[in-house]
Amino acid sequence: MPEKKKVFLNEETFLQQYNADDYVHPSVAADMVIFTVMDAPEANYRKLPEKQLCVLLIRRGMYPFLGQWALPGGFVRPNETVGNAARRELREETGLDNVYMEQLCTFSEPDRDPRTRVISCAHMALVNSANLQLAAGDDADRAAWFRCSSQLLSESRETHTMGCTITKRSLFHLSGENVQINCTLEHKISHTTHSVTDEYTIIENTGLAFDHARILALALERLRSKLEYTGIALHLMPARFTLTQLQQVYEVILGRSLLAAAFRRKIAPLVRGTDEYTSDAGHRPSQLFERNWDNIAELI
Amino acid sequence: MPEKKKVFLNEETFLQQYNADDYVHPSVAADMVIFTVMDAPEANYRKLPEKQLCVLLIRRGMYPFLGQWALPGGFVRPNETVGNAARRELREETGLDNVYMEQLCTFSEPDRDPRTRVISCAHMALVNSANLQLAAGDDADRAAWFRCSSQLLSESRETHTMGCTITKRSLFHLSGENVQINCTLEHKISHTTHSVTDEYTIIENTGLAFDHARILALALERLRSKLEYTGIALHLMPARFTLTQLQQVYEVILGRSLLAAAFRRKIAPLVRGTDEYTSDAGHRPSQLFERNWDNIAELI
DNA sequence: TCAATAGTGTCTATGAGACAGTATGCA
DNA sequence: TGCATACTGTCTCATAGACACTATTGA
Repeated sequence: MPEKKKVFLNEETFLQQYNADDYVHPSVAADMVIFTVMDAPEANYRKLPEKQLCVLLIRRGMYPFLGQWALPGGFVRPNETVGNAARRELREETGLDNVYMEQLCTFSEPDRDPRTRVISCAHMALVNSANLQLAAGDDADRAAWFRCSSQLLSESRETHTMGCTITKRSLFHLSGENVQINCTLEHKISHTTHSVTDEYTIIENTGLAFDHARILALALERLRSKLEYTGIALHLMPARFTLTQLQQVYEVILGRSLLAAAFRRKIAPLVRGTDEYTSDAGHRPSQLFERNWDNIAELI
Repeated sequence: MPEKKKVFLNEETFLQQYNADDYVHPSVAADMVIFTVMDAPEANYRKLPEKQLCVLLIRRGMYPFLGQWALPGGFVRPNETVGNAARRELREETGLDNVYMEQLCTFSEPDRDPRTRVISCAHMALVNSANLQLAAGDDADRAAWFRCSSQLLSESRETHTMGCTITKRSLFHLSGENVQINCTLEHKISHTTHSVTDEYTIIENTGLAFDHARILALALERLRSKLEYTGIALHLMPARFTLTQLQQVYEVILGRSLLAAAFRRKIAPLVRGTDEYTSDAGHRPSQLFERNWDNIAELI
């Protein structure tokens, strides 16, 4: 097999003379979708507190998108991976380390940031609300948990010659202390004989900076689909919990109610009963369970 | 909510004065794992040709890793997304456009490229071998299809206090015209009460450049898992195919044989029968099917 | 006592795995 | 004729959905 260009240098010399600036370099950032599930305050002493899925947002103190809300994120430093950068952001905002985190997707539309070209690698983290306290850092007064819900607005399907296009429109509602944010996204999946496209478009957006509505939509979709076939939800639970609490977490994320009997059967291998029970609840006490990591690890 | 730093400029002025070079910029590349399934030449006129899963590799003509084999890839240009860059590479190497492609993962270990810092966003593409012909471009004489197979060498599980670690070791074998490449990878999933790690380590590598063995391992894993719950395999098929051919594609990717009856039931909604049949086969003719995109799109 | 939740038993529908059995073209 | 593949019928088993039913606390 012939070489096209003759190589004159040895490897050491080549690497010394290599000039990275021959190429254009975008900025690279890591963004974090940090989810937790919190209890809503409940009036009736007998009723269980309602669960709410929450996402951490930071109010922007600079242009662009000044005053709008954004996902926590920042630029990747020379000696860290994008994952390290994401974990650093998480630690800075929540004081938490060692939580479940996974890479979602890399967003690279050339104009996604009006300042300059920024390629962002989005991550999702799940934290347990029990030991949650926003860090007293620089950004602390700008960070807030937003209650997060979504709703399918419409779904249409169009069959054309040798292909099919499915369009789904969803409304994402984020509710903070004094702020309400609504984003409508359109998700279009188009199949033809020789190509597949899968694109999200932001139709309406009342206050989420950059393309963060899209990132959030993707994170929520990933979280939902992983609920079904992994034990990912257990990362949102405290060390000990009741099966009803766990079921509530599933329900609030999936946006639909589940049947207790089937739910218990399904998650049985992922938990281990303890000899502790709840009390003072105004109704029958409930057994407390803990995670059974042995079987959760199986399902990553 | 108070602003920490007072903002002196308006947005327009801010954007004009913004200097992207305040931050360190890594290079960003897109790498492609291009899979296809080809027929092995078969001696016996009666037997069906065996299917082989193949991946496209490029022989490196430059340092580093001179002479070794690498995934097709290249740097992302100023006005394209990482997906655009990946598609451009695909077109340059195979002449193909409009094929199934998805983003896999972004690799960003600071030392993954000895030249300089390169963050790479890995993609996977599936092409149908029917209209395959390597492009006569610059790199054409260095591009080759490698038969790809993998084998689980060992799997161990260690339960420790409040956690569990699963370690899997797999051997990847790549077989080209005159080259054999073996890579042994270790995949370690570790769960503890407050963290999950999921890391691949290259244990042995006889000829794949950079961390491309890891990327390939991830791509193969993704392809396998998507076979189970999507119609992704249909992108590897020509316009018309028999159900046995489709089953062979599943079998060669999953690395195990399937029962025909169950397989046909499972994929029935994804295909549509035609009135064409194979002939001259030395055995009973087989009905030809085509894709039913309506139901495939459902399962993205 | 009763509101509210905790927890179980079981019927049914569905889908995958297993395997036997029938169908068919061509050297 | 028989090899090799094509294709179907049906039994079994595992699992999810549905729902009825019993159990238990504390104001």
